[in-house]
Amino acid sequence: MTRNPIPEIVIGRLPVYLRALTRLLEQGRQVTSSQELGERLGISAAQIRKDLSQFGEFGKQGTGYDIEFLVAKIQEILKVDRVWEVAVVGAGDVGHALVNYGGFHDRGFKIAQIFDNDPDKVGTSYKDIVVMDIAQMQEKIRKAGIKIAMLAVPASVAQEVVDQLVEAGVEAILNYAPVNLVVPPGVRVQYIDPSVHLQTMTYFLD
Amino acid sequence: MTRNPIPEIVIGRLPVYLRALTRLLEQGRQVTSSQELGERLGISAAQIRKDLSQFGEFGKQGTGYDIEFLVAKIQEILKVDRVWEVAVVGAGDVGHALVNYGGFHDRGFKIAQIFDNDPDKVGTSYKDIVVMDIAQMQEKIRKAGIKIAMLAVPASVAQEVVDQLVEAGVEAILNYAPVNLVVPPGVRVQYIDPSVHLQTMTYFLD
DNA sequence: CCTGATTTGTGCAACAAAACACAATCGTGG
DNA sequence: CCACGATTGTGTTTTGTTGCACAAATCAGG
Ligand SMILES: NC(=O)c1ccc[n+]([C@@H]2O[C@H](COP(=O)([O-])OP(=O)(O)OC[C@H]3O[C@@H](n4cnc5c(N)ncnc54)[C@H](O)[C@@H]3O)[C@@H](O)[C@H]2O)c1
Ligand SMILES: NC(=O)c1ccc[n+]([C@@H]2O[C@H](COP(=O)([O-])OP(=O)(O)OC[C@H]3O[C@@H](n4cnc5c(N)ncnc54)[C@H](O)[C@@H]3O)[C@@H](O)[C@H]2O)c1
Repeated sequence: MTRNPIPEIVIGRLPVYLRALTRLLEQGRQVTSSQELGERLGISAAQIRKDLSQFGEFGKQGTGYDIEFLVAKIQEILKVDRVWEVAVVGAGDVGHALVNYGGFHDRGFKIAQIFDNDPDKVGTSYKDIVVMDIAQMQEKIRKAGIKIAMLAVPASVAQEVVDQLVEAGVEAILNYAPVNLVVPPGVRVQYIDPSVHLQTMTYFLD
Repeated sequence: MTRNPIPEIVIGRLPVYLRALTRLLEQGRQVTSSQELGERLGISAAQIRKDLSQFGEFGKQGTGYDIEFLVAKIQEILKVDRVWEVAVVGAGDVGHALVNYGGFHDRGFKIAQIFDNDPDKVGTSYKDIVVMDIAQMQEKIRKAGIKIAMLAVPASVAQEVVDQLVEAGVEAILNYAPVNLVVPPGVRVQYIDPSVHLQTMTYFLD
């Protein structure tokens, strides 16, 4: 069975499954079913089964899924069965919160570098990582072979920083700045903008 | 033409259109077309037109859309033609970044209250907002009639805090904790989890 | 006032995703 | 070792979303 092009919407649900499964593991559970998982996530059991079946047969009829095994499989599919080094650009409030955040380690990521253009910030340490000058960014990222960046600079400079990141070989960008970015094909961008999320919900309020 | 149930996926794109249009306005532009907007956002022009047509006729054939007018219309549709008071729970790194963030004001939101359970934090000021004790949360939220909350507490206590928020009348929650929340019908939750976003992208890396 | 270049709004066709429903399989307990 | 309840994986149906293509409208220039 060769890998068909899997719909991106399916890929997007896998990390959510993974997060829920990890939580079940923490609660000491060993086995779960598509039904139980679906109830917790507000997703139909059939959908979960179909999503997983795109990648193989991971369950046992009559029993369900061995959680530890399924976690390992999804990690493998998502390529987070390794640790990716990540660069953070912008050592402001958001950059600080990200570097300080302990939740990346067991989910496949390690913040390896952080950059800023403010001379007052360059050289200071955030956790155990020293803030480096943006002028060195391309060289450092290229040298370390970093493919993933989180962008936490003001919106006004986001596009220019992105252009540099792409040139340095970055292929995945998580953008906190409230602007749409233009990137060449082959580079992926995801957006985190709390205002966008909130505005999606206000529509449904009275 | 009475309001039909508009697909949620359409609602979710409106804030993105709004953000791009606002940016065009800042750049001094007065008029745009579905084609231009689509190119900037990586969305087909037809889709943008169809999305907007769900709510009325906002454009002029041969000309395009008056940006200021369209912005006002979308703000109205999303109900962000007013300012919503928002409560933040958890005065840690994320809570701090949110309170400090200047980007909510012109997008329909104002952080009005912040709560924590750490006695060292209660009473201190973040920007011009005093951190209040979680014990007072329900009363304060109810009294202010707040309907929207941002949740920035550890995952382990997120569900219990959410239960309290819901009981206090909150109907929209933006959750930063990496857990799926269970809420009664009528309450909306959106999730921000950088690991989930990153894991969606690693699938496509080599 | 006519012509041509644009661009909207939308009916319809094509495509995609989700739900349904059930045979196949598994484990358990008698 | 058989029968039953549980649960998967999947072919089929249903539902939802996107793209296409064009009439209708608008504007500018001659
Ligand atoms: N704070 C939040 O909760 C929040 C929420 C949503 C979005 N955002 C967005 O995230 C981004 C960062 O927000 P923040 O609150 O951390 O802002 P901040 O001002 O605290 O930090 C921005 C940092 O970027 C640095 N910087 C500026 N120009 C740079 C450049 N050219 N190269 C490298 N570094 C540069 C600044 O020196 C500063 O340290 C902004 O785009 C903001 O709109 C923030
Ligand atoms: N920092 C990040 O970049 C980041 C990224 C993604 C997700 N998160 C998540 O966001 C949440 C907050 O992260 P953080 O970095 O700000 O953590 P943090 O530890 O800095 O802050 C958490 C705050 O919540 C408070 N708190 C704990 N229990 C509480 C309770 N029962 N009621 C009220 N307040 C309580 C703590 O006193 C603390 O001030 C966590 O769930 C974290 O996993 C953080």
